[in-house]
Parts: sequence; C-alpha cells; structure tokens
Amino acid sequence: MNNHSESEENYIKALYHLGGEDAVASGALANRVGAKGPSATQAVRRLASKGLVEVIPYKGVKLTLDGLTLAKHILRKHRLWETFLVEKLGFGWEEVHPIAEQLEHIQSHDLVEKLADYLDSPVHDPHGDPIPQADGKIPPATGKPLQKFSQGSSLKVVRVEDAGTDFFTQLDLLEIRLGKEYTLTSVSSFDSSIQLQAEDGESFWLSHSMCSNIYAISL
Amino acid sequence: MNNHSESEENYIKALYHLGGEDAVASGALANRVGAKGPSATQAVRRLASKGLVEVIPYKGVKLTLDGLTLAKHILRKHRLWETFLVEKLGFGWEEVHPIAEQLEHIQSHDLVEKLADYLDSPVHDPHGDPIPQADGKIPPATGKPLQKFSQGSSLKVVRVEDAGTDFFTQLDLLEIRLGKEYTLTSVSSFDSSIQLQAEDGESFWLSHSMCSNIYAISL
DNA sequence: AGAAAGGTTTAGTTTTGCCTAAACTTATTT
DNA sequence: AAATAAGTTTAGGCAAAACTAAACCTTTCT
Repeated sequence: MNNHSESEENYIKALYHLGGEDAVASGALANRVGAKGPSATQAVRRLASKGLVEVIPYKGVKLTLDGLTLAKHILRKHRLWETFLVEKLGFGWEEVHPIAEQLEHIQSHDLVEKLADYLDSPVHDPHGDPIPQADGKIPPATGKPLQKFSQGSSLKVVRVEDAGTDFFTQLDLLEIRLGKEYTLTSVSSFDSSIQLQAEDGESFWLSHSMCSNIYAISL
Repeated sequence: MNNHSESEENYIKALYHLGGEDAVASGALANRVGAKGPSATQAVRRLASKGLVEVIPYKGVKLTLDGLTLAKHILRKHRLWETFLVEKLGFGWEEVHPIAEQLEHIQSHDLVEKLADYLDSPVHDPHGDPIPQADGKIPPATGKPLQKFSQGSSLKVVRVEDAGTDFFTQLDLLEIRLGKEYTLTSVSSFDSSIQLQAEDGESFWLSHSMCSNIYAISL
C-alpha cells in the first residue's frame, strides 16, 4: 500500500494544493495536472480504489487521511530538495521547481531524513514556504502580502509566491531576498504601487502585482 | 530525441553493462533488467526506432553511438549520485546503489554538472568505479583483483565490486576501505585465501571469493 | 543429415495512463 | 418549469511495457 506511481503522486499533490482537506472539482484537478477531464476521472477512480481519495460523482474529490499524509510527505520531499538545490548546489530560486518536481518522487525514507539532517532540518524552503516535518506537522505559513502593510511600517520579507520567471528576475534585479528588511515609505493612491526603502537607504517602487506575491512580517 | 522513459534507460544501461560496444543476446538483456524474453525484444524494437540500438534478429543487439553516449551519461549520473550519498549524506557504500538507480533518471543537464562541481568533479565513485566525465571520456578502471598479487607485495585497495550486502558487511568488519594500504603476507596453497597485513600491524585472512571482488594497485 | 534442445520472436492479453467524442448531470437563465 | 450552458462521466481508442503460450530460428548432438 506504499508504492505509488508518479502520475498518482501528481494527482495527490494537485488535490492537496487545490483543496487541502476540502473537495476539489475534477475539472480543476485535470487542469492542474495538465490533463483532460476524463483522464482525471479515471485517475481519481484508481486513487479511490487505493483508499487515498473519496469521490462523490459530479460533486468533487477529497483526500482521505492516508491521501493527506501522502500529500504532505511528497511536499516535504519537494521542498527539502528545493532547499538542497539552492543552498548546496547554488541554483537560483526560480530554477528549482521543475527539478524538485522530479526529485520528489524518489522513494527512500532514509534518503529524505538524511537529506533533512544534512540541511539542518530546515523549516522553510528557499521561497519561504513551510516544509512539512517528518511527523506530518506543518509550520505556519508566515507573512502577509505587502498591500496589507501601511505607510511607515518596518517589515521583513519572509516568503514569495512562485509567480514565474519574470517575477523572479525582477526580484533579483531589485536584490530582494528572504530575510531582508525594509521600511514602507509610500503607497500610491492611484495604482496602489508601493515604495520600499532598504536598510542601506536605497528605495524603489513595486507594482501592485509584484506586491501581492511578496509576503512579509512587521518588525 | 532527448527524452527517454525510465524503462528505456534501464535497457540502455543493461546493454552497456553487458556488452559495452559489443552485441548482446536478448535473453541476457531480459535477464539483466529483470524481465522476460519477449519484453526485451519489444523494448529493443522501441530503442531501435529511436536510433539507440542496432538489431540483427536472432543474433544480438548493439548500442549505436547515440546509445553509447546515453549509456555513459546515465552511468555518470548514477556514480555521481552514489558519491553524493556517501560523501555528503553519510550513507554506507552498500546502501547507495538502489537509491542511485532512481536518481540516475532525473533529467537536468544543469543539475548533473552542478552536482559534479559540488563534489569537486570526482573521478571515482565510492566503490572505486570510474565516473564517466562530461565529455564522455571514462577514466581507466584501476586495480587488479588481489589474487594477481604475489606474497610480499605492498598494495593499495582502489576498488571493490558490488557483490551484495554480506560482502560489504565483511569489508566493514575488517575495516577495509578504499585507499588503505596493506602488505600481502601469505597465500594459502590449499584454498588460495590470502593474508593481508595493515599498516598498523593487524593482519587477517581473506577467502578466495572475497579477494576476487577486491581490487588493488601495487605500490 | 535429421532431430532434439535452447534461445528468440510473434501473437494475443493485461494494466496504466492518456486522448476524443458522445452521453449525462447540474446549474443557470428566461 | 423548460431550455440552455457548463461541467462530468462513460465509451471506445491508442501507446508503453509487462506477461504467457505458441511458433520459429540456430545450434548441437547423434
């Protein structure tokens, strides 16, 4: 009961991403895994026969407890590998997702835990997303998007959404990194763009759509 | 032309292992990949249609130049990952083969080269086997089996064959490691077992079958 | 040389996983 | 309440990759 194909794992992952513990429509699921509707229906039937999901026809699909455990375990592997790729191999944080997508399917309990040890049991991946722990617990997702901060607040960037290569390029250009601290010096009342000032005094503007993918905590 | 299934890669690997550049019988191939005859015939047909092998029906299968290149690239990945698992994650050299067997199928040129860099471009894996280089060149396989040495010779262990868990347990028990030096103090004329003396003066006997899986160079 | 033995290929089936087209449910709109 | 739109499932195909059973080459033995 512990051996799943890559395809199965991808559906489980998608289900978790889309709905967490809640039900998901089969169309949305198909869309996420890059397949057509009928493929998802069929895949879901296979998963149900393994006890990983519950299906209510024409209504939706939901992970069972087993399915949820599996999903979190795959996510753990994904984020540990991303951390490895960035921290140890020197990849940029925009490059690691597709590679981790392959590495997350490697089966070896021992490997995952040795990797976690090697990385000093990290709690967040290079994008600031929480890494599910070996016991299944998930550290809270920290930070609010920049829009939620008001003028004058001091903040620390703790997480970014994976919003594509161009987004990351822009981040790198502005030298925005996790852990860096800024003061929110100005908010445009016209297009809600935001001006940040770094600790070294440099300041710059961020568009609304940039801001909504950048998460911070106030200091 | 650059996207191959795991199954295909396994056949290519087997072909390379069994015959190198020479032809291999389909039965032997099937046997190596753990399949039955007809599966191999079918697989080989798929590989031929991709230009990776040449087939002479009822005679044998041979890697083409493309196939050979692919085989060496897979072997490179396998041995780099084995090196990583032992050197960085602290796995024992007897544990790494099955995990590397999964990791070798990860597709990312960048990943392989960054991994090689991270490991300081190793030339040999943890068993002393040569790691094919990025340009396809393969360092020579060093060492002769212990039987080839005569009494009194000084030698350095440089390579061991993967002869199963029990073999490795025995190696660990005797604290035999790559790079360690010994003097061959005695050869039994009865069962060709061999006595080695370590640099610290400790000496021990090795059976014929142990010896044939241990390779050394003379000093 | 002819026959038996051994290994290889063909034929036909199974499972996974995807697809398109058609049928069916559910929800929305008039 | 009926019609239509939207989304979901069934039906029927196809390809990869494995299997068994049967047919087919080669080689070897007498």
